[in-house]
Amino acid sequence: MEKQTRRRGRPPKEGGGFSETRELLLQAGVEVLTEKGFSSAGIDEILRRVGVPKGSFYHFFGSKEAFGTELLTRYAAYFARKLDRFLLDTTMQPLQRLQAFIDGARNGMARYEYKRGCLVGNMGQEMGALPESFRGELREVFQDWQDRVAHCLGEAKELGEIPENSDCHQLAAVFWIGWEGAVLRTKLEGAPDALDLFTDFFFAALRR
Amino acid sequence: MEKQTRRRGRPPKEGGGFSETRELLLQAGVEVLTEKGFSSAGIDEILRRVGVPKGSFYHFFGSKEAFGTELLTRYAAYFARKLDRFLLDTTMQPLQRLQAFIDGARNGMARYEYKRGCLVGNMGQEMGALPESFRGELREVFQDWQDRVAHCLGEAKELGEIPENSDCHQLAAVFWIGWEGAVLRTKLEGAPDALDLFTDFFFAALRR
DNA sequence: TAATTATATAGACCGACCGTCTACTAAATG
DNA sequence: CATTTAGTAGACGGTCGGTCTATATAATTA
Repeated sequence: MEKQTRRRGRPPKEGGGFSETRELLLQAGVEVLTEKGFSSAGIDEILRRVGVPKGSFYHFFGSKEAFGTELLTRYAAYFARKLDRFLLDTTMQPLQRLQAFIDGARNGMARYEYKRGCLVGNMGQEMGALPESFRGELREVFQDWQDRVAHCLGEAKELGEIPENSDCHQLAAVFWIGWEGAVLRTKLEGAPDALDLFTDFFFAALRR
Repeated sequence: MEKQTRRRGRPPKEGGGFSETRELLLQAGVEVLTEKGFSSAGIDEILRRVGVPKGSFYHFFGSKEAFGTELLTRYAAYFARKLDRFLLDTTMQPLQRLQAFIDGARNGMARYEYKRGCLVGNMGQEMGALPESFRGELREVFQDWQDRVAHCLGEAKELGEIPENSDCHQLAAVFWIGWEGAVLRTKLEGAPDALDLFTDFFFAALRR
């Protein structure tokens, strides 16, 4: 697909410290890992996809584990930005914002025929086979995403969209618990029914 | 741990068609697979656990895939029986029965320090790396478990425990979607908070 | 501008492990 | 006692993650 006419030797210093190859590896990495998880994904497959030799991989990343860590960090940050883009959009009502984020994510899954899931969910389920170092980061990512949703639910409460006595942090936790379950089922079914079922249930329960 | 003084050659015909070794392999298999999933689990690890050589494994099972299929079938049946034991126990109210099943499953996870998850959930998330043959069976298992819960919710409706207009099948679907998400998080956290959070939310929403 | 250093590609190689397969052993069968 | 059946033992080839050396070219510096 890509050119394999990669030039050898030190590259010219175009722009800031930014490597084309490194970027391609990370991009292919997230594709493969969201589909198959960390353990099942092979470095070689990623390399073949972008036509890069092994030497380059281990030039840029110290190990598969380090590669995974960076992938996870970027993925988490990418979704944090995406969450903010929706959840802080004051042109909509708070619950509308959350629904808009969900719709976006749903479309994202559809775009890849429901083959790709959530990197964080995948790695979470894999913890039994993963370096223990991932556990802390995975938990932090969920906590971060959860806080952003909780904040949005807080605004919903202020505006009377949800009951006064709602515990926004608990609700946000439940959202992500169910969301990951729904992504799992969606991947299995190859259709977004689980996503819709869960979100409808969640919103109905939210509004009491 | 186990004796490795396995006798070679054809074994004496004790009891009915039932092999000790085969049973040990299946038992160890479910342990390893609920922890690490199918792809990450190695035959060798399972063999070492029970002190059985590779030849025996491939005597009893045609392939790793066939082994996985049998494991899945047994696991599904085991939980179907467990569900029935609780959900058909007419000495309790329907929703109480479901709660009792949940408590039992929660204790089951605690018994192994929340390291072992659900075989069906694990394999579902792994589909991207699994033989396509598993997909159908996994979906059927969820459907089966879902039907049993739906039936119980139907009785809850008849007895007025949940609103008249509840869609029991949808609710049962949501239950399993969220349940698998909660198991995932519980494994990650090493604590049952997610399990409790989700089930509390689910029951509260059920009762409207 | 010649020598040196920094950056990156290329891929052979090694040890570990996976799943398959053949050889072997011993009881059952007739 | 010859053959079949049931199960054990482990060698084998392939793949994977990770390392290592060789090579190429830009940047830097003397």
